[in-house]
Amino acid sequence: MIEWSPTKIAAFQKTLLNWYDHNKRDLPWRHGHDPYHVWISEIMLQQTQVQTVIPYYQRFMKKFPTVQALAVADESDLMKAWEGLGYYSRARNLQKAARQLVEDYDGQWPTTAKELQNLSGIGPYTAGAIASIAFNQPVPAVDGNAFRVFSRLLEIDADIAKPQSRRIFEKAIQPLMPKDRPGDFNQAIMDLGTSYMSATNYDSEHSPVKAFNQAYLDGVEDHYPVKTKKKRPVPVKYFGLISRSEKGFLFEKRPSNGILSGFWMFPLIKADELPVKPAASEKTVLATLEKQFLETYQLPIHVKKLAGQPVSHTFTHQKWQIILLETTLSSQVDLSFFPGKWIPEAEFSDVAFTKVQSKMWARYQAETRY
DNA sequence: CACTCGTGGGG
DNA sequence: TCCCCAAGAGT
Repeated sequence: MIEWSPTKIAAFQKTLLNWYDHNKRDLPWRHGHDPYHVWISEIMLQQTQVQTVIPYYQRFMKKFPTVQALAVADESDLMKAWEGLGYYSRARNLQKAARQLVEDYDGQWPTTAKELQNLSGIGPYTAGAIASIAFNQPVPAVDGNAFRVFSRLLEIDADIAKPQSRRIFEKAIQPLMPKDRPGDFNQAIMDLGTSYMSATNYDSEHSPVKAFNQAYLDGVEDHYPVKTKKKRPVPVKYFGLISRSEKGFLFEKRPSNGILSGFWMFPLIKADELPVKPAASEKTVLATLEKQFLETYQLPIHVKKLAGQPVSHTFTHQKWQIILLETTLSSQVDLSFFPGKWIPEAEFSDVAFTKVQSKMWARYQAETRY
């Protein structure tokens, strides 16, 4: 890692902010510095591309225009607004924090990064972003862009995949923050990080800060940022149960913990958790599944495998392969032992579907021409 | 600290 | 197909 003189720091600030003033992206959340607007956009932008966020942000602001509106919203409306964005705990934490603001802070935003981190879903990055953009606090906002940009500018060798690297970057960036325009500085770094200094297809030759890019000047740019590789998703096999009756389709409410928690989905049975020998025939496996459903939920199902390949869906850490099973079940069956309910197809559009649920539904329609 | 938690896009 | 990446936070 290298260090800059005060003269060089001043020159960098001037160059960066001048470029930003003439080239900043016109984004919906950049029309003012309302902390609510900054907050919602920052949460949505976590691990999510700008282009994806824009329509969600606009719909969200129309539906939940204020902290108070968000605090009193129905959770189902909230999840519907978040449908398809992923990392759904972001939405739930958003409402938790809205209620914290109303109840614990009397509707008054805390203005320092330290205080902001007491709100659910606001971690070190988002706290820095809100504090600097909405409240003019001279603190860094270290996201993936900042990691990448400053690792190159200063040749910082710390592995950005390691949690401990954050403080190294924060300490390196803090002295570079302009006291008068910290929010613009942080946003300029983000714009730089998605353009001239992007992860792939970067163009340092034409970058406005190429004279400050030590890695570029030394011809070692492809070495930065240092980042250890992630593990690949683990394959997991499921059976997806699609049961139709006069009352609609049978849905199960997923557990309150874990992946896709709380969503209504076609019941999913993990194949590995069925009590069968690894070498069991498919016929045996399906018979066991029927037996389990009868014993556990008092539901007399008779499954029929749907044609076609399994429905495949990849998450960050899991790759699901779902074999769809069709059953017809009387709408009169007793569901008191089953954590689910019938949902009429006419109501599907009111229910938040996860991506994998949409895939199963689409496949069912295609295979059955239902 | 290592792991979990979604989805879409690009090479 | 597979991998990486994208304005991270909670546990």
